[in-house]
Amino acid sequence: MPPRRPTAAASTAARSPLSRERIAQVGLELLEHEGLEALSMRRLADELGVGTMTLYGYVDGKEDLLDAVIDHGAAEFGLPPARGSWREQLSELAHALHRVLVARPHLARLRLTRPIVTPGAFRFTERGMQALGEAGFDRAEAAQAFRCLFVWVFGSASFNAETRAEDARRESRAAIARLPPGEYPAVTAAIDELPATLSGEEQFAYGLERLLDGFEARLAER
Amino acid sequence: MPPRRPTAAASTAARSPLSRERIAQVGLELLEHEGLEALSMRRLADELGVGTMTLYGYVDGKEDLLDAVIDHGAAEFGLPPARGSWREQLSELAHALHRVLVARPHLARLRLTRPIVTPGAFRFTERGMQALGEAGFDRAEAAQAFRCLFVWVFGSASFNAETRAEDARRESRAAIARLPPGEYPAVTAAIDELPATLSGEEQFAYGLERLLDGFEARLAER
DNA sequence: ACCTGAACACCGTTCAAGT
DNA sequence: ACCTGAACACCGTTCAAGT
Repeated sequence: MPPRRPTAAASTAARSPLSRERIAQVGLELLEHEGLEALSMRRLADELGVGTMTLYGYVDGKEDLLDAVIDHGAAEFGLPPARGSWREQLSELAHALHRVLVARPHLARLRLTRPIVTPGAFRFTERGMQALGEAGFDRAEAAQAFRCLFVWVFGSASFNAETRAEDARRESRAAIARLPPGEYPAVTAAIDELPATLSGEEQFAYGLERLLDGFEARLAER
Repeated sequence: MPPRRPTAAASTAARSPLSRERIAQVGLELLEHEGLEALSMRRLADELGVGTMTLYGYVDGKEDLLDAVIDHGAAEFGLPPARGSWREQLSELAHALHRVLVARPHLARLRLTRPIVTPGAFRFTERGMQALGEAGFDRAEAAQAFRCLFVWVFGSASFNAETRAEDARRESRAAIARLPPGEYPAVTAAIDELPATLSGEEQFAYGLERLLDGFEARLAER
């Protein structure tokens, strides 16, 4: 069998020596260009121009490879500058994280089951906890509120996937049209409005504002 | 090769004739008992005591099998009785859905990439849209608000997985302990509080209340 | 030390055949 | 009509060897 010609994914650093770093880099490119199914040990080794087993010298197995790819991808997340009120800071933080996840949908999906615990990931937590402290929350409630923002950002990026937004809207609309209107009056009436909420920056921003409103209401009642 | 003895997953209906229904049923049991990796065409066929290719007479392939399993699982979701204020109704609806997802973590994970569009799934939407209409939202905003609840419920069930809560807490705590305290003062100070928010009914309820507070604030400003 | 092919136990699916 | 084994193109990983 002739060796597979390296594709675009590997070309950026095709001649560098092998290292965990480079494996993670090319793995990330493969993930983003061709999806999670393409990111196999065998395929990645081909892409790097080495034998499959060579990877095991740098990476502990498939699970460890995925961790390395995630850490590598997360390192590129840029923290926005801290300015404005606590509310403006949290909003900007959430939007920044959401933007990068929308741009890297496969990474967001991979992130689902494996928490990122690199120092870099905690820069977002640090910034968020500081803003929530400024707002007046004690440590326990600031942690709860931060987790709410985290779940909202990652949940939106995962469930409202931009990549298949059109398909999702079409399927949803068709399913609503098939419902017996007598049993589903409110859903049937909202056949235009419900599919519209399945993705998009506007839907993300709406929920974020409601959460932040909720935080303010909570502070006011103390 | 001797035929694999059917395990507990298939025993409930081991002698029924083959049907899409029964394939979905045994597939669901396999999924919940042994996880997503165990739910393969070959393994499921073994479990049912038939040849692998036999499944293709009832199911269009792996993707269609997963859809069938999800629909089968979703059909069991019980809608709570509608009573109380719009806020109480939405709260009860969200809690009911969250409870069933927490009890079926693998189903929740599968649900991530494939929307459920069966009539049964829309019973929750119908109930939610009615409550939000009562509250005073127009159709467009009711749809947005409902989607917020949906993402919150599924996001919590996916990211705050109860099944590996202890591991997640331990890993998170260890990672925080490794951070340079000077650079991460707010995170380091919350080394007890942050891991505590990684799962649990209380964290789910906290965010739900903040969202509902946010809906009320939004209605008040109109 | 660093790399690797062969082999094993798995996948999903096509195809051509069995009853 | 309903079912199926063999074959193909893939997986991750162990093992025993190459340089």
